[in-house]
Order: sequence, then C-alpha cells, then structure tokens
Amino acid sequence: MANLSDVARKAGVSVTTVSRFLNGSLSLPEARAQQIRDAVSELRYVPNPHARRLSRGRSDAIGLVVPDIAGPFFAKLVAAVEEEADRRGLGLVLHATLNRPAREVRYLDSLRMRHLDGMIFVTNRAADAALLDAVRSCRHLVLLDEDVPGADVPKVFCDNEAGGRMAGSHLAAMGHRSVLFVGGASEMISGRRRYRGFEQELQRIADGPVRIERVLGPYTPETGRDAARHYLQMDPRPTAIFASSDDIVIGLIEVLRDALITIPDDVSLIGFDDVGPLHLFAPPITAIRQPVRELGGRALGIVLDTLRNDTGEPAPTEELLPVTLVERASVAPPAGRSNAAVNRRASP
Amino acid sequence: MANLSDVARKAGVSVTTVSRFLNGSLSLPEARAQQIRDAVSELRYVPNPHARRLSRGRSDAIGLVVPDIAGPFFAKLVAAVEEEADRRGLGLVLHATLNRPAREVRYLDSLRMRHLDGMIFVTNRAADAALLDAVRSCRHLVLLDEDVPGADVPKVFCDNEAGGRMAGSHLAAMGHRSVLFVGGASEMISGRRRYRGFEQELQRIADGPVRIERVLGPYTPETGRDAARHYLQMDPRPTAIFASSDDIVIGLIEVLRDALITIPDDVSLIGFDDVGPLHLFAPPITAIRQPVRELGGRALGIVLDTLRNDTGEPAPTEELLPVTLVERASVAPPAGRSNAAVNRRASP
DNA sequence: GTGCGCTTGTAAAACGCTTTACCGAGGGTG
DNA sequence: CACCCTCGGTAAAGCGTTTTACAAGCGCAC
Repeated sequence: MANLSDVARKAGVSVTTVSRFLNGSLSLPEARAQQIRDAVSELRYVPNPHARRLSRGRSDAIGLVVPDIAGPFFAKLVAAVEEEADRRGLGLVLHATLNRPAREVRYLDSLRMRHLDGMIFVTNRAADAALLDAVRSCRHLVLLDEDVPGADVPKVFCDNEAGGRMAGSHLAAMGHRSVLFVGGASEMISGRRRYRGFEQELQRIADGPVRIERVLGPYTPETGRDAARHYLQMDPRPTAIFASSDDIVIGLIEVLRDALITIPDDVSLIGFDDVGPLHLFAPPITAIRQPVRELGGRALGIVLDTLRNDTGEPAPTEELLPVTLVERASVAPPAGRSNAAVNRRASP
Repeated sequence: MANLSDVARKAGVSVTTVSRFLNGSLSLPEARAQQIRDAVSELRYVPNPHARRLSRGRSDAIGLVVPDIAGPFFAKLVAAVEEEADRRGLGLVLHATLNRPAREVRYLDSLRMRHLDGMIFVTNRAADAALLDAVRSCRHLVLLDEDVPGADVPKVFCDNEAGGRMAGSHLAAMGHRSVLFVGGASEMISGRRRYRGFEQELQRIADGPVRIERVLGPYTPETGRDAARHYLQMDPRPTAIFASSDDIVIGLIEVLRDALITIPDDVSLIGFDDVGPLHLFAPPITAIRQPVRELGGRALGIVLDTLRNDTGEPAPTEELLPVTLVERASVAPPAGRSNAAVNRRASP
C-alpha cells in the first residue's frame, strides 16, 4: 500500500509538497501538479486515515449514542443522523446504552478523550448527578430529544408542549372530559412538557370540569400494559387515553384488545411519535408526529457548528422543532354522547 | 492531556516498560507495577486511540453496512451487531447504502483501505460485476442475509429454504391449493430459496394439482401494494398469500383493507421476517420468524475469527441459521371449504 | 546593488503509541 | 568455571501524516 513518500519520490518532489498540494494548502504550476496527480493515481495512493487522524488530532467521525436501536423511533433517528453524516463525509460511530448509566458515562468519556470529534447524545431516563457531570465536562456535545437538566450544552427537542396541546385540544374538541394520560416519568422533560400542554389545552377548551388521571413510567410497551390494566379497574372509566409514545400505544392495545375493549367505541386513543406502522393497526391510530428526520439533521448541524466555530463558546441554545397531529380513526366522541358539533371520522 | 512518556517519567521507568506493562506483554514485580498504576491514575492517563491505531495498524472497529436503517428488520440487525461489538470492546461504524451501488462499493473500499478491521455487509439488490469485484478484493468481510453469488467470502444467512418449506407446509395443511407468492426478485438468493422451499413443500403435502402465481419485486411495501392489486384482478383469486417480508405484508394489508378484503376469511396471509409488531395488526399475522439477533451475533463472530486466524485462509463457509413458524390468526382454511382435518384457530 | 516580498519548495519536528532488538544481572547446570 | 537461560528493563525505530520553520530564486522598487 503506497504512502506519501512513495508518491513524493515518484513525482520527484518532497512529501511536504505532496501533502500540502493534496490538502489544497499549496497551489502549484500545472506541470508539477500533474506530476503529482499522475503519481497518486498510478500508485493508487489513498491517505492512511489513522496517520492523518493522529497528525491532525481529529477523527472526522462523530458519535451517536441512543438508549436503544431496535425500536422504530430511534431506528429512524439513527437513519436520519447517518444520512446527514454521510452527506458531510463524516463517519458515524454508534452506541446503544440500553439505559444503563454506566454506559452513558463511558461513551461520554470516549468523547472527552477525543476519540471522536463530537457527539449526539440521547438519553431516556431521569438524569443523575454522574450523568450531569459527564455531560458538563464534554465539548462538542449536543443533547437530543430528552434533556439533562442543568447541562449547559446545545439541545434539540421536538416541541413537546405543543404536541401535548394538540392532543388535548383534539380530545377536548371531540367532547372528552375524562382522560387517562400515560406518559414518561415526570422528571423527564418530554413527559412533563407533554403533560403540561395537554392539561392546559384540555382545560381551556373544555371550559368546565375535567378529570385527568395519570399513569407514569418509561416509554415502553410495559408501561402501556400497566396503564391498560389500571384503566380496566377505573370506575368510571375515562373516555379517552393519551399515550405519549408509540411503544406505550402498543402495550395498551395489547391488553385492551384482550379485554375486548374496542377503540374508539369504548375508548378513544391518541398516541405520540408516529414512527411505527400505526396506520395499519386496528383501528389506525391517531397520533402526534415527531419530526424525526429534522431532529437528527439539526442535531448534527449543531455539532458541526460547534466544531467549526470553536471560539467564543456561543450561548447553548435549546431548539424546538414543530410536531404535527395526524388524524386517523382512533379518536371519536365519547360513547353515548353523540356530539353533533364534531365531524366524526368513519372507522373501518 | 497526559501521554505515555508523562506516565513513564512519573513512574521512573521507560515508556517501553509502561506500554508493555499496560498491554499485558510484560509482567512486573508488584512494587513497580503499583508505581505505574499510581502514575496512570494520578495523571488520568488514557491512551490516545489514534496513535494506537496508527502504530498497531488496526482500529478495533468494524463496519456494518446495511441498505437502510429505519426499517424494523435492519434496525434489529444493527442493534444485535452493536450489542455484540460493544461486548467485545469494538467500535461499530455504521453505513447505509440506500441500495445505491456506488455507495456499496465506496464502503467496501473503505474496508480495503484499512480504515476498518473488518466489515459486515448486507445488500438488498441483485449483485452486479462491480459489486462482486469489490467484495472479492476484500479481506475480513462477511456477507449477511443476502448473497453476492460468486464471492468467496464467509456468508451467514437464515435458512430461507426451510422458511419457505414451513410456509408451504402450513398453507398446504390448511387446505390451500391456489396461492400467491410475493417475494424478492429471483436473482436474489433469499427470494429464490424461499420460493423453492415453498413450492416444494406445497406440492409435496398437497399431493395433487396446485397453482402458484408469483409477483416479484424488492422487499418493500410498494411490492406488497402491487401484489395486492394483482391479487384483486385475478379470477379465480388464490386462497392464500405468502408475503416474503414484513414490508410486503404492510403494503398488502393496506390495499387489501381498502378493497374490503378481510383476512383470513377472504384470503389467508403468511409473512416472513416477523420483526415488526405483526401481532398487533388486524388480524395478528402468522409469519416465519428470522433469528435476527443470532444472525448479527454470528456474523460478527465470524469477522473476528478471520481477524484472529489470519493465516491459512479457512474455507469460506456458508452458515444457515434456523427460522421458526409463528402461528397467529391470519391463516385459515380456504373459504367455503371447511376442512375438518384442520384445527382452525379463532381469529379475534 | 540592496532590501523586500512572493513563489516554490524543502527539512525536520511533531503526533503518541507499539515493538524489535538488545543488555545486564542473577541463577541454575554441566 | 564456562555456559545458557530467564527476568526486568531500555533505546530506538517505526507507523504515515501534517505543519512549522526556513530557504533559494527571482522580479522589482528604491
């Protein structure tokens, strides 16, 4: 495998000249330039990336750490980041934490040790002091999707509060006054904000007494199953459920179906994320859609900005990307209350 | 940031000694060892990975290239490989080809240029000469899930033919004699083998005339939609459909539902992959399940074997991992033919 | 003709590690 | 006593770039 000095020898110049020419920091008269280009192609020279990285002190690769890869939300996120990284000629090294604190810290360390130029970090659990410390001591890090409160690094989230408001307003407009909110643990910003927006708008539109019960837990099918079991024991039962993730929807449907509860006749259901094939479920599930692709792209963009513009430490921003309501067939007016003010969609 | 010579100075020994001690190629009397350990922890020394890689000529990272990341099958595959790589202390650099030939070749080049120690490669399209060339010239490469015929590298597939047989035997046992096979383009080994096993076993069990129609195409929802449209125009219509991927199932259901065809009353459906939430569809879909986790783990294992045992070039193997039939509620005896020999499962 | 600055280079020092080749001392063996 | 081996350790040569510091040649203004 040819190296720089082979090229230099063949072209009859020094390695420095070749290196600088190839990196564009030296312009040569056409004759010389062509000699070098010829040597490169004859020798099929390709710079050794390890040497280059050692010399330059950077790796042209960024890290992406997510709690999990297999689920549809993170899978789409990873895909979005990978695509954007590739477009910019960056490598992407991928890590899954499986929500284990030790791993989160370990991967952050690998950023601090300069294995990587930058990192996009998404966590899924309530942050603790160790994580906060680790995050704080990192440069070129951006937090995505979920907060680590107190960390002064750039952050990119979807507009969770607006999403909550959309869900609340949709349910309220359909006539629901008693709902079950099932969502993320309240120490997590996404959960808190979704709930806040939801409650606010539900109250505002309902313009009368509303009842909101809550089941909290991680964004997993298990939380959905728990919530469904709780729902089954409630009396009276709420007329609608706001599930704040796709996975929660999945668990919910599983046990609701077994209990012969039908959606939306017995209870309305609205989800959050909208990355899985929710449109194929029975019935197709109405949900708040997160802009996954934009989330990933924007996060990468910010990492690169902090790389370029290393001076001046720009004020860490918190960016909110807009969500949208995707109406399908899982939300209807409450049973026994045929709300004429509402244009009910047919469920297949 | 401390480096090796700082540690050596502090411990009062030479860099060589520290390096060899730290890498386990030198064992020292306890006193010396402790001096070095102390120096390391006082200085918070961590070896510079770029330097180490340059020096050793390897990166302790392997590549994983897949056609796409966002879909559930590849997402699960990526997750499996990542987990296994992490367990072994290896980095994972991820690339998506989006089925673009140029990208496939480019990523293979990056393996040949020694950017990475090894690579797991999964393609999704019929191979061409350029791809074959690229694959052939790579070392420490393993092909996963889909073949590049003619390449003499290790390969890991699921047992597609056995999966086909299972589907065929299941449908035949239920009484189906006229079926629609929708599957991968026939230049692709997975498609060919699934079909071969399917046809073989269907014929064998049916023990009489059977009719198999085929719709071929990539493993995408669009192929499923095409197939469904084709199905709707057939006369007489087949009584069962074998869709050889989850994505095909999704497309199929979409248009079948719109056409008010119900499963399994009007037509039985059996899928392949079983990685999405098929159990939540209406009805839950019976499918052949691929051992995704094992596939990923095994592929990585083989890459590492070729790394360790670089001499002797062991005969490239083709390993087949077993699939299983997961019975749900989308297969029933053909309408109007209440087959008493069959224990029909209730569909919810 | 001296000094200045631009062009076209070059030599050599990092970058931080691994690894090869050696070497002295101590201890057993014949 | 000569010999050989092992243990504990060292010096130095890579690994393949980038980058800094410097220089020869040359035109040009003063």
